[in-house]
Order: sequence, then C-alpha cells, then structure tokens
Amino acid sequence: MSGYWLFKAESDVYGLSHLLAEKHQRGRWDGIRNYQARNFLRDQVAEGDGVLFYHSSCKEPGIVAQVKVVSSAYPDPTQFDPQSPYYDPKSTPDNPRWVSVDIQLVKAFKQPLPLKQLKLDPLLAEMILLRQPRLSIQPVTPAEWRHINKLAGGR
DNA sequence: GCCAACGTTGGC
DNA sequence: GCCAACGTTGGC
Repeated sequence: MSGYWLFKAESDVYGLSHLLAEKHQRGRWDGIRNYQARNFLRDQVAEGDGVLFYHSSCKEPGIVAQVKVVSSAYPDPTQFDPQSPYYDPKSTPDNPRWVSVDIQLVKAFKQPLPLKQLKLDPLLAEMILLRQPRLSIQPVTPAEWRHINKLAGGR
C-alpha cells in the first residue's frame, strides 16, 4: 500500500450505509467537482491505497471506516449524464474533466472517530482535515493513518 | 489579470 | 438556518 487518503462525503448522499449496501461493499467514488481534489484523485490516488472514509454534514461528523482503492482513476460517468446532478456540459468523452475511482470497504470502525475528538488530539493537529476543511480528497500521513486506526481499535 | 459578486461547503 | 472560508465566474 503506497498512499493514504481521506475521502469525504455527505453521509446521506453517499455514506457508509450506502457502501454497505453495495455488492461486495464495493462502490464508485464519483461526483468530485473540485480541481484540487480531482488532481489528487487523477494523479496520485492509486489502486491499493488506503482511505479513511469521512462523513460530513451530519449530526456527528467524523471518520467512520477504512476503505481501499480498487481501481485506477477513470472518467467519472456522471459528468456525461444530463440526468445527474454532477452533469458537466463542458466535459466531453474525448477530454473528460472529472475522474472516479472504485473503492471497497476494509472495515467499518467499531468506534467512529468524531471530528471533535480528532480536533483535540495533538498527534493529528497537522491534519489537512483540520486545516483546510473543505477539501474532499486529501492525503493523510503514514503517522496519522497509524494513529487513527489505532484509535479506532484496529490493527 | 484583477477583483467584486456570487455560489458552495460544512461545522455549529 | 447561519455564516465563515474558500472556490468560481465574469466584466473590465
């Protein structure tokens, strides 16, 4: 596993419950429409990378699961779908603007880690999540990754 | 290329 | 629902 990431989603749009309902708990991470997030996804996120799944815009925002990347980046199909809220009329199949990756659940955290707890943890003070709250795809350091999985009761 | 107006994110 | 922070748009 080469890289570690945090992916953020509104829990009622695509949350852990949606991923759990997918066949093999495997789903597509789509709808990214921010260039900084897109660049990470397109250029750096790789198959096999580890991902912290974060719920935003809900009662208890926080990290709820560990997932892994199970594909390389490919054009996000929703950008070509006029029915989709993520439709982008300026994007063409020849020159797609937005990408997706597929992800698969590794484990749901027994103890979801609420944002308010992360904020209090000195070992996580440098997390991008806490410094640039609006970025929906962001790198996580190996030290942060280990610490968070330990807090969540993982290995 | 500047920057004001506007839109979105997301915690609270 | 509010609003701060930030991103995007578009006139000039």
